[in-house]
Amino acid sequence: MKIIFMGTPDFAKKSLEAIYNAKHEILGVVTNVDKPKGRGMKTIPTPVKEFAIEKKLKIYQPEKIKNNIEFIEEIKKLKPDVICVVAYGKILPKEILEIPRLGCINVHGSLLPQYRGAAPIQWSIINGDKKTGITTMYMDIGMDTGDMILKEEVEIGENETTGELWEKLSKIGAKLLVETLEKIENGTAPRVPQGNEFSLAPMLDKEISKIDWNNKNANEIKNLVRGLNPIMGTYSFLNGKKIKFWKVEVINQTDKEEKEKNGTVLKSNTKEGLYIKAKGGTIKVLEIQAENSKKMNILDFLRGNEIKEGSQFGN
RNA sequence: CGCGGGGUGGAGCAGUUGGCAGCUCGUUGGGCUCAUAACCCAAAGGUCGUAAGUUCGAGUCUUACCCCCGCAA
Repeated sequence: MKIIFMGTPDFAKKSLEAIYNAKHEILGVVTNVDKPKGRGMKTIPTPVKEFAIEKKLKIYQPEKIKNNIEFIEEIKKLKPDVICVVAYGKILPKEILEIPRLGCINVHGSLLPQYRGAAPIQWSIINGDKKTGITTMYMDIGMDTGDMILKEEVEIGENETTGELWEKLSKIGAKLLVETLEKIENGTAPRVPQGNEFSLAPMLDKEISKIDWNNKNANEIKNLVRGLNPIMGTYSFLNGKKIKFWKVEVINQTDKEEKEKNGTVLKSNTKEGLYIKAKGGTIKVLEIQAENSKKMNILDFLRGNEIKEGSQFGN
C-alpha cells in the first residue's frame, strides 16, 4: 500500500521500520521539528528522521500543520492509501484525516478506551496496573477516540519500569501495525467503537515527580519511581538537596518503625543500604542520584556520601 | 557561544590560608570464631585528566586543551 508515516520518537521508529520491511510503499515521512537537545543544546534529528534519512525516504517537518495549506496540499498530491500515525506529537486537523482513501490509523500504547492521551504507558505503571497493551484504531477528530481495529494485551511485571514497558510495547505496536495494514488491505479489518467508559492519561507535569511522603503509601511510591524511570525520576529533598530515586523496593516494617515519621531514614550504611520509612512499608533504595551527579548503586553512593540515620526526606 | 557540576589508588568521596596524598569500601595475606557478608591485625595499589606558567615548593594559584556528568528539552 501507499503509506505516509507520521511519528517522532524511537517508539515510532520501530513501527516505521516494520512497515518498511513489510514492503509497503512509503510515500513520505512526517516527523516533528528537530529541537535543540542535550548538553550544549545541540540540535539532533528525531529517531524517525534518522531512519528516513538512512532509507532515503522523503521527509517533511512542518513547524505547524493546522491551517498549513501548503503542507496539506503536498500530502494530498501524494495520494496515500493510508496515513499511519505513531507518537507524532501534533494533533492532526480534519483536512488531513480526510485525505487517505482508507483512513488514518494510529498505534496507541494502552488498551483503549482506557488511558486516552499522551502518557498511557507511564500512567499504567504509576497506577500499578497488572496489564496493558497496544490498540490500533481509525483516527477521528477527538483525542484517541476513534474506532478500534486490533488489540494486544501484555502483562506488566511487578518491577517493570516505564522504559522497559516502552520498549516492549514499541515492538508489539510495530507488529500490530503491520497486521492492521494487512487486514485493511484485504478488507477484513474490524471497526469497534470505543463506547462511553474511558479514562485519561494526560501528559505528566513536573510536580508529579516529587514524593509526597504523607499522602502516598510505600507501594504507590514504588510505582511512581518505576513509572518515572527513565524519563524524569522521582525526587525528594534531604538537607536542602534534591535526591532522585531510580529504583526502590518495599519491605515490611516493625511496629516500632511504624511510629516513625514518614520520610525518616531508618537505616543507612555501606553494608545494608538505605532504608526510609513510608506509609505502610519501608522503602529500600537501590539506585539513587544526587544533584549534579549520575545515577549510582546505593552502596557505591553511601561510600562517599554519608546519610545520617534519623534524618528526614521531605520538601 | 543556554545554565551549572566534576576529573585524586579497583569503587564512591575528602583534601582547610600552596608545605610529607587521606577517608569509607573493595582486593591480598594473616588472626579470632562452631561459623559468617561480622570482628581484629598487616600489606599491596596514585606521573592527583593533559600541556605550559607563577613559586624555594602546586592536588591546591594562572592560562589553554581533552574527557565526563547534571539541569533544561
